[in-house]
Amino acid sequence: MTSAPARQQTRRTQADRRARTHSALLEAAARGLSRHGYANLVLEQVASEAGYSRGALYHLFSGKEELALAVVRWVQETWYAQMGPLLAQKGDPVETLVAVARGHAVYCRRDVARVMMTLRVEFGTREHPVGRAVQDAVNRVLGDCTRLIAAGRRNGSIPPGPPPRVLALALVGALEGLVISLAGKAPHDEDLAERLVRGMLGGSR
Amino acid sequence: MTSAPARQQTRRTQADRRARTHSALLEAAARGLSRHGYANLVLEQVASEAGYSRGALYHLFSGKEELALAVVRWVQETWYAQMGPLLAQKGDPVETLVAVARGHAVYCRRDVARVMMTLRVEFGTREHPVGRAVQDAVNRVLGDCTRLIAAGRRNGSIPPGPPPRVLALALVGALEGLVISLAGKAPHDEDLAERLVRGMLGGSR
DNA sequence: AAACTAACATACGTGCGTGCATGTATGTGA
DNA sequence: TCACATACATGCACGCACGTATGTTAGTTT
Repeated sequence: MTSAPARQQTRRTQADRRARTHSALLEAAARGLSRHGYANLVLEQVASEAGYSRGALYHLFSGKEELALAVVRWVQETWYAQMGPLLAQKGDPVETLVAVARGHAVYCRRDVARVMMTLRVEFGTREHPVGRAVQDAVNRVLGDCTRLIAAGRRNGSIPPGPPPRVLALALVGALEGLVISLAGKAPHDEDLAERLVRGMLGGSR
Repeated sequence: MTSAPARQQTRRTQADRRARTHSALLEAAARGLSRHGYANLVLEQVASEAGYSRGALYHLFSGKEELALAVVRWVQETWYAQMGPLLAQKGDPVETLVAVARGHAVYCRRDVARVMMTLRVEFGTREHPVGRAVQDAVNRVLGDCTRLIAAGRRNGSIPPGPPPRVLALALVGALEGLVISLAGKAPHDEDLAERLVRGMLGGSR
Protein backbone atom coordinates (compact mmCIF):
# COMPACT_ATOMS: atom_id res chain seq x y z
CA MET A 1 0.00 0.00 0.00
CA THR A 2 0.87 3.62 -0.42
CA SER A 3 3.27 2.29 -3.02
CA ALA A 4 3.46 5.30 -5.29
CA PRO A 5 0.55 7.65 -5.95
CA ALA A 6 -0.44 8.11 -2.35
CA ARG A 7 1.16 11.36 -1.23
CA GLN A 8 -0.51 14.12 -3.15
CA GLN A 9 -0.16 16.47 -0.18
CA THR A 10 2.88 18.06 -1.74
CA ARG A 11 3.10 17.55 -5.51
CA ARG A 12 6.24 15.76 -6.33
CA THR A 13 7.06 15.68 -10.00
CA GLN A 14 9.95 17.84 -11.08
CA ALA A 15 8.06 19.51 -13.89
CA ASP A 16 5.32 20.53 -11.50
CA ARG A 17 7.79 21.74 -8.95
CA ARG A 18 9.55 23.79 -11.58
CA ALA A 19 6.31 25.27 -12.86
CA ARG A 20 5.19 26.26 -9.38
CA THR A 21 8.35 28.08 -8.50
CA HIS A 22 8.46 29.62 -11.94
CA SER A 23 5.07 31.22 -11.58
CA ALA A 24 5.69 32.16 -7.96
CA LEU A 25 8.83 34.02 -8.94
CA LEU A 26 7.08 35.58 -11.89
CA GLU A 27 4.25 36.93 -9.77
CA ALA A 28 6.63 38.26 -7.18
CA ALA A 29 8.65 39.93 -9.90
CA ALA A 30 5.51 41.49 -11.36
CA ARG A 31 4.54 42.92 -8.00
CA GLY A 32 8.08 44.13 -7.47
CA LEU A 33 8.29 45.77 -10.88
CA SER A 34 4.95 47.50 -10.43
CA ARG A 35 6.05 48.90 -7.09
CA HIS A 36 9.73 49.63 -7.56
CA GLY A 37 10.36 49.69 -11.30
CA TYR A 38 13.21 47.88 -12.99
CA ALA A 39 16.19 49.73 -11.60
CA ASN A 40 15.00 49.53 -8.01
CA LEU A 41 14.00 45.91 -8.30
CA VAL A 42 16.17 43.78 -6.01
CA LEU A 43 16.30 40.13 -6.97
CA GLU A 44 16.93 39.08 -3.38
CA GLN A 45 13.58 40.61 -2.42
CA VAL A 46 11.79 39.06 -5.37
CA ALA A 47 13.07 35.62 -4.51
CA SER A 48 12.39 35.83 -0.79
CA GLU A 49 8.92 37.25 -1.38
CA ALA A 50 8.21 34.20 -3.49
CA GLY A 51 9.60 31.96 -0.77
CA TYR A 52 12.88 31.12 -2.49
CA SER A 53 16.44 32.38 -2.78
CA ARG A 54 18.28 34.07 -5.61
CA GLY A 55 19.67 30.67 -6.55
CA ALA A 56 16.26 29.49 -7.62
CA LEU A 57 15.77 32.63 -9.62
CA TYR A 58 19.02 32.26 -11.48
CA HIS A 59 18.23 28.63 -12.06
CA LEU A 60 14.95 29.44 -13.82
CA PHE A 61 15.83 32.76 -15.44
CA SER A 62 19.08 33.79 -17.01
CA GLY A 63 19.06 37.06 -15.07
CA LYS A 64 17.25 40.24 -14.21
CA GLU A 65 16.56 41.22 -17.78
CA GLU A 66 15.04 37.92 -18.84
CA LEU A 67 12.93 37.93 -15.70
CA ALA A 68 11.51 41.32 -16.60
CA LEU A 69 10.91 40.22 -20.19
CA ALA A 70 9.05 37.17 -18.93
CA VAL A 71 6.88 39.40 -16.77
CA VAL A 72 6.09 41.62 -19.75
CA ARG A 73 5.12 38.62 -21.87
CA TRP A 74 2.99 37.31 -19.03
CA VAL A 75 1.13 40.57 -18.55
CA GLN A 76 0.56 40.86 -22.26
CA GLU A 77 -0.86 37.34 -22.40
CA THR A 78 -3.21 37.75 -19.45
CA TRP A 79 -4.35 41.11 -20.80
CA TYR A 80 -5.23 39.69 -24.19
CA ALA A 81 -6.78 36.63 -22.60
CA GLN A 82 -9.15 38.98 -20.81
CA MET A 83 -9.59 41.58 -23.55
CA GLY A 84 -9.53 39.35 -26.63
CA PRO A 85 -13.23 38.50 -26.53
CA LEU A 86 -14.12 42.16 -26.17
CA LEU A 87 -11.88 43.20 -29.04
CA ALA A 88 -13.33 40.52 -31.28
CA GLN A 89 -16.96 41.56 -30.86
CA LYS A 90 -18.64 42.64 -34.07
CA GLY A 91 -20.77 45.63 -33.06
CA ASP A 92 -20.12 49.35 -33.18
CA PRO A 93 -16.40 50.25 -32.88
CA VAL A 94 -17.19 52.89 -30.27
CA GLU A 95 -18.97 50.36 -28.07
CA THR A 96 -16.06 47.98 -28.50
CA LEU A 97 -13.60 50.67 -27.40
CA VAL A 98 -15.78 51.50 -24.42
CA ALA A 99 -15.96 47.86 -23.44
CA VAL A 100 -12.19 47.48 -23.69
CA ALA A 101 -11.66 50.63 -21.66
CA ARG A 102 -13.93 49.35 -18.91
CA GLY A 103 -12.27 45.98 -19.06
CA HIS A 104 -8.86 47.60 -18.83
CA ALA A 105 -9.92 49.56 -15.76
CA VAL A 106 -11.04 46.36 -14.10
CA TYR A 107 -7.88 44.55 -15.15
CA CYS A 108 -5.79 47.31 -13.67
CA ARG A 109 -7.30 46.97 -10.23
CA ARG A 110 -4.63 44.39 -9.57
CA ASP A 111 -1.41 46.21 -8.87
CA VAL A 112 0.22 43.96 -11.44
CA ALA A 113 -1.16 46.14 -14.19
CA ARG A 114 1.03 49.02 -13.13
CA VAL A 115 3.92 47.03 -14.51
CA MET A 116 3.47 48.20 -18.07
CA MET A 117 3.02 51.82 -17.10
CA THR A 118 6.02 51.76 -14.82
CA LEU A 119 8.30 50.16 -17.39
CA ARG A 120 7.00 52.34 -20.18
CA VAL A 121 7.85 55.45 -18.24
CA GLU A 122 11.20 54.09 -17.13
CA PHE A 123 12.32 53.00 -20.59
CA GLY A 124 10.25 55.36 -22.67
CA THR A 125 13.18 57.25 -24.09
CA ARG A 126 15.99 54.77 -23.77
CA GLU A 127 17.40 51.88 -25.71
CA HIS A 128 16.85 48.75 -23.69
CA PRO A 129 15.50 45.27 -24.46
CA VAL A 130 12.85 45.53 -21.78
CA GLY A 131 11.80 48.89 -23.14
CA ARG A 132 11.55 47.38 -26.61
CA ALA A 133 9.32 44.58 -25.37
CA VAL A 134 7.01 46.99 -23.58
CA GLN A 135 6.90 49.22 -26.62
CA ASP A 136 5.98 46.27 -28.81
CA ALA A 137 3.16 45.26 -26.47
CA VAL A 138 1.81 48.79 -26.35
CA ASN A 139 2.09 49.10 -30.11
CA ARG A 140 -0.03 46.03 -30.56
CA VAL A 141 -2.82 47.52 -28.46
CA LEU A 142 -2.33 50.80 -30.24
CA GLY A 143 -2.78 49.05 -33.56
CA ASP A 144 -6.03 47.48 -32.42
CA CYS A 145 -7.34 50.83 -31.26
CA THR A 146 -6.26 52.56 -34.43
CA ARG A 147 -8.14 50.05 -36.55
CA LEU A 148 -11.26 50.44 -34.46
CA ILE A 149 -11.11 54.20 -34.73
CA ALA A 150 -10.58 54.07 -38.48
CA ALA A 151 -13.58 51.74 -38.76
CA GLY A 152 -15.67 54.12 -36.67
CA ARG A 153 -14.70 56.98 -38.94
CA ARG A 154 -15.76 55.12 -42.07
CA ASN A 155 -18.81 54.01 -40.16
CA GLY A 156 -19.75 57.55 -39.23
CA SER A 157 -20.03 56.72 -35.54
CA ILE A 158 -16.84 58.66 -34.86
CA PRO A 159 -16.76 62.27 -36.14
CA PRO A 160 -13.73 63.63 -38.04
CA GLY A 161 -10.71 64.75 -36.11
CA PRO A 162 -7.03 63.93 -35.67
CA PRO A 163 -5.52 60.96 -37.54
CA PRO A 164 -6.64 57.61 -36.09
CA ARG A 165 -3.16 56.75 -34.94
CA VAL A 166 -2.82 59.99 -33.00
CA LEU A 167 -6.25 59.60 -31.45
CA ALA A 168 -5.41 56.06 -30.43
CA LEU A 169 -2.20 57.28 -28.88
CA ALA A 170 -4.05 59.91 -26.90
CA LEU A 171 -6.73 57.48 -25.86
CA VAL A 172 -4.36 54.81 -24.61
CA GLY A 173 -2.11 57.29 -22.85
CA ALA A 174 -4.98 59.05 -21.13
CA LEU A 175 -6.58 55.77 -20.13
CA GLU A 176 -3.32 54.55 -18.69
CA GLY A 177 -2.96 57.71 -16.65
CA LEU A 178 -6.54 57.54 -15.51
CA VAL A 179 -6.47 54.01 -14.19
CA ILE A 180 -3.24 54.72 -12.35
CA SER A 181 -4.67 57.78 -10.68
CA LEU A 182 -7.87 56.00 -9.81
CA ALA A 183 -6.21 52.82 -8.59
CA GLY A 184 -8.54 51.18 -6.13
CA LYS A 185 -11.28 53.77 -6.59
CA ALA A 186 -13.87 51.32 -7.84
CA PRO A 187 -16.45 51.73 -9.28
CA HIS A 188 -15.51 55.21 -10.48
CA ASP A 189 -12.54 53.88 -12.42
CA GLU A 190 -14.75 51.96 -14.81
CA ASP A 191 -17.31 54.71 -15.27
CA LEU A 192 -14.73 57.40 -15.85
CA ALA A 193 -12.88 55.19 -18.29
CA GLU A 194 -16.07 55.02 -20.31
CA ARG A 195 -16.57 58.76 -20.05
CA LEU A 196 -13.04 59.31 -21.22
CA VAL A 197 -13.47 57.19 -24.33
CA ARG A 198 -16.83 58.64 -25.30
CA GLY A 199 -15.63 62.15 -24.62
CA MET A 200 -12.48 61.85 -26.68
CA LEU A 201 -14.13 60.05 -29.59
CA GLY A 202 -17.41 61.93 -29.78
CA GLY A 203 -16.62 65.35 -31.19
CA SER A 204 -17.03 67.09 -27.83
CA ARG A 205 -19.00 70.32 -27.53
CA MET B 1 42.42 102.43 -18.08
CA THR B 2 40.56 99.16 -18.15
CA SER B 3 40.99 99.40 -14.44
CA ALA B 4 38.09 97.28 -13.26
CA PRO B 5 34.71 97.11 -14.95
CA ALA B 6 36.02 96.55 -18.45
CA ARG B 7 35.74 92.81 -19.14
CA GLN B 8 32.09 91.97 -19.29
CA GLN B 9 32.69 89.38 -22.03
CA THR B 10 32.57 86.54 -19.53
CA ARG B 11 30.63 87.49 -16.38
CA ARG B 12 32.95 87.49 -13.47
CA THR B 13 31.24 87.97 -10.16
CA GLN B 14 31.10 84.95 -7.89
CA ALA B 15 27.38 85.18 -7.28
CA ASP B 16 26.71 85.22 -10.98
CA ARG B 17 29.06 82.37 -11.58
CA ARG B 18 27.36 80.37 -8.89
CA ALA B 19 23.90 81.12 -10.23
CA ARG B 20 24.85 80.12 -13.75
CA THR B 21 26.24 76.75 -12.81
CA HIS B 22 23.38 76.21 -10.41
CA SER B 23 20.76 76.58 -13.11
CA ALA B 24 22.86 74.69 -15.65
CA LEU B 25 23.08 71.73 -13.29
CA LEU B 26 19.41 72.01 -12.47
CA GLU B 27 18.35 71.91 -16.08
CA ALA B 28 20.62 68.99 -16.83
CA ALA B 29 19.22 67.16 -13.81
CA ALA B 30 15.68 67.86 -14.97
CA ARG B 31 16.42 66.44 -18.41
CA GLY B 32 18.13 63.47 -16.83
CA LEU B 33 15.27 62.78 -14.43
CA SER B 34 12.71 63.02 -17.19
CA ARG B 35 14.63 60.55 -19.30
CA HIS B 36 16.07 58.11 -16.78
CA GLY B 37 14.11 58.57 -13.58
CA TYR B 38 15.70 58.95 -10.17
CA ALA B 39 17.27 55.54 -9.72
CA ASN B 40 18.89 55.54 -13.15
CA LEU B 41 20.08 59.10 -12.86
CA VAL B 42 23.87 59.19 -12.85
CA LEU B 43 25.32 62.34 -11.33
CA GLU B 44 28.45 62.07 -13.44
CA GLN B 45 26.29 62.36 -16.55
CA VAL B 46 24.28 65.23 -15.14
CA ALA B 47 27.39 67.20 -14.32
CA SER B 48 29.17 66.56 -17.61
CA GLU B 49 26.04 67.34 -19.59
CA ALA B 50 25.95 70.68 -17.84
CA GLY B 51 29.61 71.21 -18.62
CA TYR B 52 30.92 70.58 -15.11
CA SER B 53 32.15 67.75 -12.93
CA ARG B 54 30.59 66.02 -9.97
CA GLY B 55 32.63 68.26 -7.74
CA ALA B 56 30.62 71.28 -8.81
CA LEU B 57 27.44 69.40 -8.21
CA TYR B 58 28.38 68.42 -4.69
CA HIS B 59 29.52 71.95 -4.06
CA LEU B 60 26.09 73.36 -4.90
CA PHE B 61 23.83 70.52 -3.77
CA SER B 62 24.20 68.29 -0.77
CA GLY B 63 23.62 65.20 -2.90
CA LYS B 64 21.40 63.34 -5.27
CA GLU B 65 18.28 63.70 -3.18
CA GLU B 66 18.53 67.45 -2.68
CA LEU B 67 19.22 67.85 -6.37
CA ALA B 68 16.03 66.02 -7.22
CA LEU B 69 14.07 68.03 -4.67
CA ALA B 70 15.42 71.24 -6.19
CA VAL B 71 14.29 70.08 -9.61
CA VAL B 72 10.81 69.33 -8.29
CA ARG B 73 10.56 72.76 -6.70
CA TRP B 74 11.79 74.36 -9.91
CA VAL B 75 9.26 72.56 -12.07
CA GLN B 76 6.49 73.44 -9.66
CA GLU B 77 7.48 77.11 -9.74
CA THR B 78 7.74 77.38 -13.51
CA TRP B 79 4.46 75.52 -13.89
CA TYR B 80 2.61 77.89 -11.59
CA ALA B 81 4.34 80.88 -13.13
CA GLN B 82 2.83 79.84 -16.43
CA MET B 83 -0.50 78.51 -15.18
CA GLY B 84 -1.21 80.98 -12.38
CA PRO B 85 -2.80 83.62 -14.61
CA LEU B 86 -5.03 80.99 -16.19
CA LEU B 87 -6.08 79.57 -12.84
CA ALA B 88 -6.91 83.02 -11.51
CA GLN B 89 -9.27 84.01 -14.33
CA LYS B 90 -12.79 84.70 -13.20
CA GLY B 91 -14.97 83.15 -15.92
CA ASP B 92 -16.66 79.79 -16.20
CA PRO B 93 -14.82 77.02 -14.29
CA VAL B 94 -15.03 74.71 -17.29
CA GLU B 95 -13.32 77.25 -19.51
CA THR B 96 -10.68 77.74 -16.85
CA LEU B 97 -10.02 74.02 -16.70
CA VAL B 98 -9.84 73.85 -20.48
CA ALA B 99 -7.40 76.72 -20.57
CA VAL B 100 -5.20 75.09 -17.94
CA ALA B 101 -5.29 71.78 -19.77
CA ARG B 102 -4.20 73.44 -23.00
CA GLY B 103 -1.55 75.36 -21.14
CA HIS B 104 -0.33 72.19 -19.52
CA ALA B 105 -0.05 70.48 -22.90
CA VAL B 106 2.04 73.35 -24.18
CA TYR B 107 4.15 73.39 -21.04
CA CYS B 108 4.79 69.68 -21.42
CA ARG B 109 6.24 70.04 -24.89
CA ARG B 110 9.53 70.58 -23.17
CA ASP B 111 10.77 67.17 -22.09
CA VAL B 112 11.29 68.68 -18.67
CA ALA B 113 7.63 68.16 -17.92
CA ARG B 114 8.02 64.40 -17.90
CA VAL B 115 9.89 64.85 -14.64
CA MET B 116 6.80 64.91 -12.46
CA MET B 117 5.20 61.97 -14.18
CA THR B 118 8.37 59.92 -14.03
CA LEU B 119 8.96 60.60 -10.36
CA ARG B 120 5.33 60.11 -9.50
CA VAL B 121 5.36 56.67 -11.04
CA GLU B 122 8.70 55.78 -9.52
CA PHE B 123 7.79 56.83 -5.99
CA GLY B 124 4.06 56.37 -6.19
CA THR B 125 3.96 53.50 -3.74
CA ARG B 126 7.07 54.11 -1.68
CA GLU B 127 8.16 56.21 1.21
CA HIS B 128 10.77 58.67 0.00
CA PRO B 129 11.36 62.41 0.43
CA VAL B 130 11.34 63.01 -3.31
CA GLY B 131 8.11 61.10 -3.61
CA ARG B 132 6.61 63.23 -0.86
CA ALA B 133 7.60 66.44 -2.62
CA VAL B 134 6.10 65.31 -5.89
CA GLN B 135 2.96 64.19 -4.13
CA ASP B 136 2.64 67.57 -2.46
CA ALA B 137 3.02 69.37 -5.77
CA VAL B 138 0.43 67.17 -7.43
CA ASN B 139 -1.91 67.58 -4.50
CA ARG B 140 -1.77 71.31 -4.86
CA VAL B 141 -2.84 71.12 -8.49
CA LEU B 142 -5.42 68.54 -7.52
CA GLY B 143 -6.84 70.93 -4.95
CA ASP B 144 -7.14 73.71 -7.52
CA CYS B 145 -8.95 71.40 -9.92
CA THR B 146 -11.23 70.08 -7.22
CA ARG B 147 -12.31 73.59 -6.29
CA LEU B 148 -12.97 74.48 -9.91
CA ILE B 149 -15.05 71.35 -10.40
CA ALA B 150 -17.03 71.99 -7.25
CA ALA B 151 -17.68 75.55 -8.43
CA GLY B 152 -18.83 74.26 -11.80
CA ARG B 153 -21.21 71.87 -10.09
CA ARG B 154 -22.79 74.64 -8.02
CA ASN B 155 -22.75 76.75 -11.15
CA GLY B 156 -24.60 74.14 -13.16
CA SER B 157 -22.00 74.17 -15.94
CA ILE B 158 -20.76 70.74 -14.84
CA PRO B 159 -23.41 68.03 -14.57
CA PRO B 160 -23.62 65.70 -11.55
CA GLY B 161 -21.26 62.75 -11.34
CA PRO B 162 -18.46 61.39 -9.17
CA PRO B 163 -17.21 63.44 -6.21
CA PRO B 164 -15.17 66.48 -7.28
CA ARG B 165 -12.00 65.09 -5.78
CA VAL B 166 -12.32 61.83 -7.70
CA LEU B 167 -13.09 63.65 -10.92
CA ALA B 168 -10.09 65.89 -10.42
CA LEU B 169 -7.92 62.85 -9.81
CA ALA B 170 -9.14 61.26 -13.01
CA LEU B 171 -8.73 64.46 -14.97
CA VAL B 172 -5.18 65.14 -13.86
CA GLY B 173 -4.10 61.53 -14.29
CA ALA B 174 -5.60 61.24 -17.75
CA LEU B 175 -4.15 64.56 -18.81
CA GLU B 176 -0.74 63.54 -17.58
CA GLY B 177 -0.89 60.30 -19.55
CA LEU B 178 -2.16 62.09 -22.61
CA VAL B 179 0.57 64.69 -22.82
CA ILE B 180 3.21 62.03 -22.30
CA SER B 181 1.82 59.89 -25.10
CA LEU B 182 1.48 62.86 -27.41
CA ALA B 183 4.87 64.34 -26.65
CA GLY B 184 5.93 66.36 -29.64
CA LYS B 185 2.69 65.79 -31.52
CA ALA B 186 1.72 69.44 -31.67
CA PRO B 187 -0.85 70.78 -32.28
CA HIS B 188 -2.91 67.69 -31.51
CA ASP B 189 -1.73 67.61 -27.92
CA GLU B 190 -3.47 70.88 -27.14
CA ASP B 191 -6.68 70.07 -28.97
CA LEU B 192 -6.99 66.62 -27.48
CA ALA B 193 -6.30 67.96 -24.01
CA GLU B 194 -9.29 70.24 -24.47
CA ARG B 195 -11.39 67.38 -25.77
CA LEU B 196 -10.40 65.31 -22.80
CA VAL B 197 -11.47 67.92 -20.29
CA ARG B 198 -14.77 68.72 -21.98
CA GLY B 199 -15.52 65.06 -22.46
CA MET B 200 -14.86 64.09 -18.89
CA LEU B 201 -16.66 67.05 -17.36
CA GLY B 202 -19.64 67.28 -19.65
CA GLY B 203 -21.75 64.26 -18.77
CA SER B 204 -21.22 62.70 -22.21
CA ARG B 205 -24.11 61.00 -23.96
C1' DA C 1 50.16 92.15 -5.53
C1' DA C 2 49.77 89.27 -1.76
C1' DA C 3 46.63 86.92 1.30
C1' DC C 4 42.34 84.97 1.34
C1' DT C 5 37.97 82.79 -0.05
C1' DA C 6 34.84 80.57 -3.07
C1' DA C 7 34.16 77.69 -7.30
C1' DC C 8 35.34 73.71 -9.23
C1' DA C 9 38.27 69.18 -10.46
C1' DT C 10 40.42 64.82 -9.23
C1' DA C 11 41.08 60.76 -6.46
C1' DC C 12 39.72 57.46 -3.07
C1' DG C 13 36.81 54.66 0.11
C1' DT C 14 32.52 52.25 0.66
C1' DG C 15 28.06 49.84 0.06
C1' DC C 16 25.16 47.41 -2.68
C1' DG C 17 23.47 44.32 -6.07
C1' DT C 18 24.32 41.42 -9.91
C1' DG C 19 26.21 37.29 -11.86
C1' DC C 20 28.51 32.95 -11.23
C1' DA C 21 30.57 29.01 -9.03
C1' DT C 22 30.30 25.76 -5.76
C1' DG C 23 27.65 23.02 -2.26
C1' DT C 24 23.26 20.38 -0.63
C1' DA C 25 18.79 18.14 -0.92
C1' DT C 26 15.04 16.19 -3.34
C1' DG C 27 13.10 13.61 -6.94
C1' DT C 28 13.98 9.88 -10.92
C1' DG C 29 15.34 5.77 -13.57
C1' DA C 30 17.81 1.25 -13.62
C1' DT D 1 18.76 0.96 -3.36
C1' DC D 2 22.03 3.10 -5.76
C1' DA D 3 23.69 6.17 -9.40
C1' DC D 4 22.20 10.19 -11.48
C1' DA D 5 19.94 14.51 -12.59
C1' DT D 6 17.48 18.40 -11.42
C1' DA D 7 15.77 21.96 -8.11
C1' DC D 8 17.50 25.02 -5.04
C1' DA D 9 20.85 27.43 -1.34
C1' DT D 10 25.13 29.70 -0.05
C1' DG D 11 29.36 32.22 -0.68
C1' DC D 12 32.49 34.97 -3.43
C1' DA D 13 34.14 38.35 -7.00
C1' DC D 14 33.39 42.18 -9.78
C1' DG D 15 31.56 46.67 -11.24
C1' DC D 16 29.12 50.74 -10.59
C1' DA D 17 27.79 54.84 -8.54
C1' DC D 18 27.48 57.61 -4.44
C1' DG D 19 29.65 60.43 -1.03
C1' DT D 20 33.79 62.73 0.72
C1' DA D 21 38.43 64.36 1.16
C1' DT D 22 41.95 66.66 -0.93
C1' DG D 23 44.07 69.49 -4.65
C1' DT D 24 43.78 73.41 -8.12
C1' DT D 25 42.08 77.50 -10.40
C1' DA D 26 39.47 81.79 -10.54
C1' DG D 27 37.78 85.80 -8.24
C1' DT D 28 37.84 89.21 -4.08
C1' DT D 29 39.71 92.15 -0.45
C1' DT D 30 43.14 95.30 1.54
